[in-house]
Amino acid sequence: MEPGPGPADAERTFIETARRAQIVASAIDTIAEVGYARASLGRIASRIGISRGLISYHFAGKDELMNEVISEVVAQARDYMEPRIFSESTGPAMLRAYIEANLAFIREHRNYLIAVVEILRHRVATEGPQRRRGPNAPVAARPLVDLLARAQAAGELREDFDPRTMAIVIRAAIDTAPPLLSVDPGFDIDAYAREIANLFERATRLDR
Amino acid sequence: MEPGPGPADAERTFIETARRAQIVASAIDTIAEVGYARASLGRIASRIGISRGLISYHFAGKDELMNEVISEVVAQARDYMEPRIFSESTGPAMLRAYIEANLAFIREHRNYLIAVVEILRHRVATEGPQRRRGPNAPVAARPLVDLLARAQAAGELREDFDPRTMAIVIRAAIDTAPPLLSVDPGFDIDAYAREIANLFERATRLDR
Amino acid sequence: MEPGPGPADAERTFIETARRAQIVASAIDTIAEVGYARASLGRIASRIGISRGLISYHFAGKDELMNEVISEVVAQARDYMEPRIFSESTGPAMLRAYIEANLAFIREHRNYLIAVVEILRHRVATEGPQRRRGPNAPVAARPLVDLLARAQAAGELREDFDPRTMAIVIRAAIDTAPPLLSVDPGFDIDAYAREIANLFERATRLDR
Amino acid sequence: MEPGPGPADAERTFIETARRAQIVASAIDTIAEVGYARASLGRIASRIGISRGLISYHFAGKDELMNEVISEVVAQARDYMEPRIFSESTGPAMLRAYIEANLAFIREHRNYLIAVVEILRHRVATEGPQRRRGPNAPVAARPLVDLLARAQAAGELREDFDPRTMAIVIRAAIDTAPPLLSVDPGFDIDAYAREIANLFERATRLDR
DNA sequence: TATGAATGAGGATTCATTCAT
DNA sequence: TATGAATGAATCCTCATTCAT
Repeated sequence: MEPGPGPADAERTFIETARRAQIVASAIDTIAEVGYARASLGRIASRIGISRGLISYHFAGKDELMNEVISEVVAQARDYMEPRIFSESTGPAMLRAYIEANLAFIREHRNYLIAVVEILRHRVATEGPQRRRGPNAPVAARPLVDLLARAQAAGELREDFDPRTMAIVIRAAIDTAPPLLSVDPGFDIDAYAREIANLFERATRLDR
Repeated sequence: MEPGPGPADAERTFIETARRAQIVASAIDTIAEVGYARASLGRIASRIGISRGLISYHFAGKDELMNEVISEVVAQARDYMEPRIFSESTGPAMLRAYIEANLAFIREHRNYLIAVVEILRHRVATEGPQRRRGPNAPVAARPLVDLLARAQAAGELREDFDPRTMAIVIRAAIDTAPPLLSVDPGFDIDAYAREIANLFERATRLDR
Repeated sequence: MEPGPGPADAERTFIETARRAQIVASAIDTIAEVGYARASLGRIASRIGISRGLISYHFAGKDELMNEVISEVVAQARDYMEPRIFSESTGPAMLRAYIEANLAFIREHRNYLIAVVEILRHRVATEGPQRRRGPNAPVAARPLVDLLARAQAAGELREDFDPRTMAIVIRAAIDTAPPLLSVDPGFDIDAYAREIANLFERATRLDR
Repeated sequence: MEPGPGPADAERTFIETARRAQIVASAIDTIAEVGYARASLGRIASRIGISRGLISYHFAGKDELMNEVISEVVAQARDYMEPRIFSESTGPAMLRAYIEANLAFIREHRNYLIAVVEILRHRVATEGPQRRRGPNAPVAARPLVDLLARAQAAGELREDFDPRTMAIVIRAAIDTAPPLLSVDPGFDIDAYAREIANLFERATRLDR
């Protein structure tokens, strides 16, 4: 009856935890491979040799599975990036670390970001224009906006740019990488990271 | 040019041309309104009060219709932007014109770009990693790469950035606008255009 | 796109009207034969040798099909019964006509009432306790309540019974017939009609 | 008595008996609350905090569980009603006691009858016209038929009605009460009992 | 040209049941 | 005794596509 959002992680069986993780992983790979539209529960299930029904047993529905995918990726991304970013002390260094950590994470977990972007796109598309939340700046950009604003306030960055806009563009530059990777597996993501770190450093640094 | 199995433009009757245009327009509005996933041929047809079958009559399939949508938008975008860009004479001015013309076009034809972005996303997702064409740098960025490279060669822009990468980031900044517009209808696209034009000017200009 | 409740009867094609009627008829027979629970669209379709999808083409969903079944039966029942009832002039005669016409209709269209009762039962069960409409006396009993009340007011029937309660019991006696028929095909419905007409006559007539 | 493949009552351990009773009780409440169609084993199990599997362990299948529900309710109903009926000595008094005891039992054990009626309806619907057992007169009406026939033979009731038919109608009047109660919780079941007791007294009593 | 009719595939979900522990 | 895990069937629905007229 009550699979899914009910019991917290702690209450879950070892097997259940493992299965959920396995299914989430399969969902990520499936989405990355064939796209959200073709990532049916059937395909996700058959990739790991289980029955369709078993996914329904562990997750309340496709939506919950996708939520779990996002949570998982977000959690891992945060764990990966926060130490790298906060080990820096100045604003410009943190900005560079933010960009490079994001792209390094993408390189190491290629499918993760592809999957999340796919899911979010599908959500935006599906929900239709109604029930749009709110004011502005996509949610993923929020921490970056803060980082930029703090650095401006500290006099470490130019003040004549809008941190929201800058954050949007930086995120756009980052989020465009997963599709580039899919299209061209030879794409040199580290070089790309360095290039855009330089680019945004130049665009935000104080005039000498 | 001349996609799909249908007759070439020249061979089309007036009525056929008109119908195709009408259907393409409906497809654009439908996709912009409900997203690609929900833009079924039925919905596209009923929006203009014709039968599902008529779309199949005029287009070999959904794919061809979508190709036509893209061609149409690309053609209009080119007609809109080229004069604005080529009326400028220097590289930096053309770059600014490129950015501002792109975003002005998006503002004036909001649905056009939303639709195209939706379609391309769906393609990227659907086609999977196979059957990918080119080496790298998304096709839409090609003219921009050339523009940047020529300006570098002319000594009008810094030479220590990669034109491909810069073009990718600029396109990402532009292409992120339509979704922002959908999410937040109050989004000030002109201000956004000026901001990112400044941003990329700073990132590319010669050091003084 | 818009099948179902959209166009009025008048706007329907000859073929569409015929198909809808055929599907409705199949639904009635299927429900009567295997019960609502097992009357899937697939079974309804295969009984008349069409595809599952064709039902979806003609009806917006299972619900609309079932509404149509009910409308159809109600309409036919009214057409059958009203003349028989209103050809009588006194209350007691109308009551007897009501009972006998109901049961005659059931006998002649055995499956009709079985199907409707099944559908309504399923609705009551499915909708759950919420969204219950209102005060009391099932909707089907309403005309009968009026008939009884008018006859009481006219001094044609005893006044010391509650017309609502009496109507409920009469309807219960009528509605129990279809299941009896299913269980025992030899059940003599005409005899049953006469018996209960006598029964309720005795229960409602003025004391001499 | 002793339905299903399980061990007979005598052979059951205390704990097994208790579990079975608990599950039966949960089934009754679940069916009454959400209707037969939505009363899945999962829902029945989760209501009392046990696993789906445990129901399967104690009952051979859903069918056996439902049989047990019916047996349980029938047994309780008999225990409740028989003393009340047989404390009367005349046929007419026993008939009134029968009606009033039935409805009092319904009032006091609202869910019991709702559940049974739901189950039987589902059976009638599901089993289809095949595998119907007896000749006629629903099984629940049997004792009532006997009661009426005996009273007729004793000269306590009119002889010109068919006891089978009368019993069917009386049961229909009683069995229609549970749904009325669900639909309208304010339904005055005692008043209803008195009304129909009067009604059937009038319909069956000797002419003076 | 244009329509309505029809198909069949694919997908999400619910559920009774089985089984190893 | 009891559980959680797993399966596979059944169902409703949406949709692109085909075809006769």
